[in-house]
Amino acid sequence: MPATPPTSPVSAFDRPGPRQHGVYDALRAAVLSGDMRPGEGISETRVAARFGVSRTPVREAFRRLADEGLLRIVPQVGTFVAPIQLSAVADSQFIRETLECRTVRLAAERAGEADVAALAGLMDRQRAAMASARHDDFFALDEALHAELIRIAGRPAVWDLLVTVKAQLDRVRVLSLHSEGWATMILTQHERIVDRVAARDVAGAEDAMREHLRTVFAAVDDIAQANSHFFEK
Amino acid sequence: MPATPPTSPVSAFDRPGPRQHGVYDALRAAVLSGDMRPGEGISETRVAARFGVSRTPVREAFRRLADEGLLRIVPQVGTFVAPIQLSAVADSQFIRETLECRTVRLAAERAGEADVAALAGLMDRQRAAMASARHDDFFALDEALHAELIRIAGRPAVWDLLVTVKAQLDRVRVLSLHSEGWATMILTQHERIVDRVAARDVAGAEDAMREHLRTVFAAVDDIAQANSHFFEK
DNA sequence: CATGACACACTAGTATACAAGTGTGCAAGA
DNA sequence: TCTTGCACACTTGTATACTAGTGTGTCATG
Repeated sequence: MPATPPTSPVSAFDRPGPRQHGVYDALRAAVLSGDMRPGEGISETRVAARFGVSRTPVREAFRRLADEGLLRIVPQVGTFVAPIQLSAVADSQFIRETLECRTVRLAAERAGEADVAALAGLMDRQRAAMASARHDDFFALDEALHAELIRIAGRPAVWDLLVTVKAQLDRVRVLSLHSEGWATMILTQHERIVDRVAARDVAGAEDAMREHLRTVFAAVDDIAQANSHFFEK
Repeated sequence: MPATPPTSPVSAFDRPGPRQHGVYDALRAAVLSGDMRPGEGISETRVAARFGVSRTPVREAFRRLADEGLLRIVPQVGTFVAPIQLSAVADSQFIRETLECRTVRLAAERAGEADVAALAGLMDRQRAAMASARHDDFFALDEALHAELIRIAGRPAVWDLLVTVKAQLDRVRVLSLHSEGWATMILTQHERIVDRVAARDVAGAEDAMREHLRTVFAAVDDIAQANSHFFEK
């Protein structure tokens, strides 16, 4: 169980403001967004100079990112943005699907009035974000919905784990072209999930969640074909 | 997805042997075995002197262990062996049960003749270990059986993840008194799991696994009562 | 022109030095 | 005796210096 999720709410209260966190967050975002491409080499020295800090905090950020499978450190040679391994993406999908399908069942069992209202609020905001084409907001609200469902299930630690596990999936997602129809489909699937949870339909909620997650995953092979130079194996 | 499995098989002397790995392995074993007790303070300087290395590799080991929830680093104050949090133990149990119940279903679906033979071999060795009261061997074979089932399911990465997630559970287990009857019960449950997998009984295998995992977990509250000073919350 | 040897720049791993902050214990005063 | 305040030792965080090893580009040679 990772004690420090990549985005830790508690870390803001940490005594000073550890410089390493800023470096870690920036590099992680750069890798996940594709700003830094798979295979690209980075060096502790250059990153340190760029952030105006010494090698030490950069090094700690590198190690954490390597542990998450986002960087590959080759001793005495260099550090590189890890290629996207299809096997790792499939493993991420498997773990996410397994955990979220179970937690959404629990959410359907446990959801109270306030929980259903919170879900409805998130859906309203999603519709608004899509209507005004704020894709970043829509993405953030997508994450928030999944996190909220897991919170309702009473297992917030599962989301903390998934944030790390999902990283490999997220790397693929940013490569996909977000067509208008795609966002509409995601929204519809979210609506169905929330609808089944609100109806306390345990089996229906699980089915809706599985279909949703698999739809997203189904595009992986196509994306890998179109971006084969970023992938390995 | 952790790229580096927490317990490297024989990382003692491979190549110029990164010193941090040795420190990490030793400290992790000390925390999980209870040699270092929850709440106990350790310092980078002392550990560095003890291992004959500088603070740098020790510091990296500390950070990884803190990420796993085994150490708690308080800036400018000190580093302490993390107390055992019942909530974290319950989360570990939940995640393990969710993932292993699904993988054992897959194992029952996919197991071939060679796989069944491998499982039978592990069971023979477990019976032998119990007969001669080699508890350490029995423990290692317990781990090996679960890992093998996940391998048969075709998801070895899931085991890599569970090795980390399980840590909080393992800390509790070493506190329990291993009575003779207990080992027998574990063995019987293992036999039932393997039997159901060999029979390709998907639902039966899942039931057997769930019962097995919950039996182990059922003792947690009693253990927490008897060792309340090691626990938090 | 092709090829091979070698110097060099660059990498991460490790050691050490310095900075900022915390808790404790002792001493001084009431 | 009790309280208060301060000095000090010790902690982790950060910066810098040094080590060992690798890849590459260049220059000399056939």
